[in-house]
Amino acid sequence: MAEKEKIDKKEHLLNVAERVFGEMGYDGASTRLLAQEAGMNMAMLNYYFGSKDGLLKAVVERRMSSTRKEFEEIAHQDMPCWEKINQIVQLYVSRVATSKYFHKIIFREISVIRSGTEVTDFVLENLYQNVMLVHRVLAEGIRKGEFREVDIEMTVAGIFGTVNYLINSRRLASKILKMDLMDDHVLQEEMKPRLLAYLQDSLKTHLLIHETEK
Amino acid sequence: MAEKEKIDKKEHLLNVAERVFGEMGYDGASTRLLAQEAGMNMAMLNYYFGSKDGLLKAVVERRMSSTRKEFEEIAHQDMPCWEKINQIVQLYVSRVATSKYFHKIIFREISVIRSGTEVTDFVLENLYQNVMLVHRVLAEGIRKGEFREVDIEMTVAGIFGTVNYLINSRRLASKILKMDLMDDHVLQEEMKPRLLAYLQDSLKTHLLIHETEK
DNA sequence: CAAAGTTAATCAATCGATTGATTAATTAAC
DNA sequence: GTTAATTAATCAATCGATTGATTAACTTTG
Repeated sequence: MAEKEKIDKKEHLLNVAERVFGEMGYDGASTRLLAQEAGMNMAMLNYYFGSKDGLLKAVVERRMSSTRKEFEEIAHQDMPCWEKINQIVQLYVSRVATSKYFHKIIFREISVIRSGTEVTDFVLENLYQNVMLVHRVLAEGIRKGEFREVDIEMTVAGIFGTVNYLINSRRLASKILKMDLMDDHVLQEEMKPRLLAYLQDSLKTHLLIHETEK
Repeated sequence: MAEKEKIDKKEHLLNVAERVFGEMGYDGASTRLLAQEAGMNMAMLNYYFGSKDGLLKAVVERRMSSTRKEFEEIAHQDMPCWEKINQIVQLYVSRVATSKYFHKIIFREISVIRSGTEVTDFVLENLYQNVMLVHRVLAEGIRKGEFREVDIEMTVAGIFGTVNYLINSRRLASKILKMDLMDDHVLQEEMKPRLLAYLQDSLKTHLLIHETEK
């Protein structure tokens, strides 16, 4: 029973921290607020994770590793490259939509210089592996004559950048789409399919060789 | 003479603050560090701008207004929509490449919740106007039959998101492009033309109606 | 022109508040 | 009864901001 509760409480803190870090940023989220939002004494934070940075590290690590494996599974299957890209994009959009705060955190982690932490390196290395995976699929598609000879790095940036922009600037997106707020339901039921459709359409027209060019 | 020196010093602090805010984030940049980097007493910060938030506000405002006008000039000219989009993208990439820190700041401002400031609203309103400008050009192009019937909002997100991603995650980009560092020279001479070429190619294939569809 | 008066610019020192982290004491669990 | 979990209290350090004093530069006055 104690074991169960301990895990639940740690897990709960991780969930709360993911949201608060995502909303306020690392420096903006104080340990007191984190503990308060989680409904526990702030000493528990250090008891569980050693430090504030350790908490962020735990928040980041528990998600990154699992996602990596899913990406690799798709990339190593035997199917047309277009199908691979399609599935990767689908998985990525799905992951981002269901854990928006997490993706805010990791994007901020690679765009802001925080001094004296190892979290950034971990994030950077993992993102790099993910990006290179897409990179290789694109290169393979071009080599096989399935894709046009596009700028691979820019195409990758186009995919990740578009998704990232929509998720990380929800307030701007809400304004544009004339919604007073964008809750999780709208994100899942409206934004996600539209984003997916756009990416597929955009990539299809950009990557695939048109009839006129044949 | 005194007037000249005063302006230069304020301007100098604005420049330094833009870099430091961009590198470390608002909460990550302390007033002491800001003053130290600018080589002046930290009381000067409050003397000039009232508060730390006032400094950020000044940093943001001096750039946003001017860019807005340039965007509008292009949009209101009499030319094909494709040419408008082309010029807007060109201007935007150029602006971002020459003031990378500033764009880090405003993107963070709309993605992080900072309590009790008015800077966010200012940024949000200005970005909204810029986005709607592109929005209207795209809508016009579709109405005139110049463009395919794409998802306008997503297309806009694709443009701004791609540029934003490349600039705000330079460390990841460096890793992908196998550069140990990405200095301003590389950014200007390599990244910028590649990004521009990609966006034009991507938008062309996505927006313009292909021969096969006619 | 020179002395007195006035303003803006700059500084070191310090304010109260908050930060992340730690302690020692207490409670709960098995 | 021993270990693990939890708490309130407290730590030094740093935060943004303000103070009163000092300097420099310009204006006014005689």
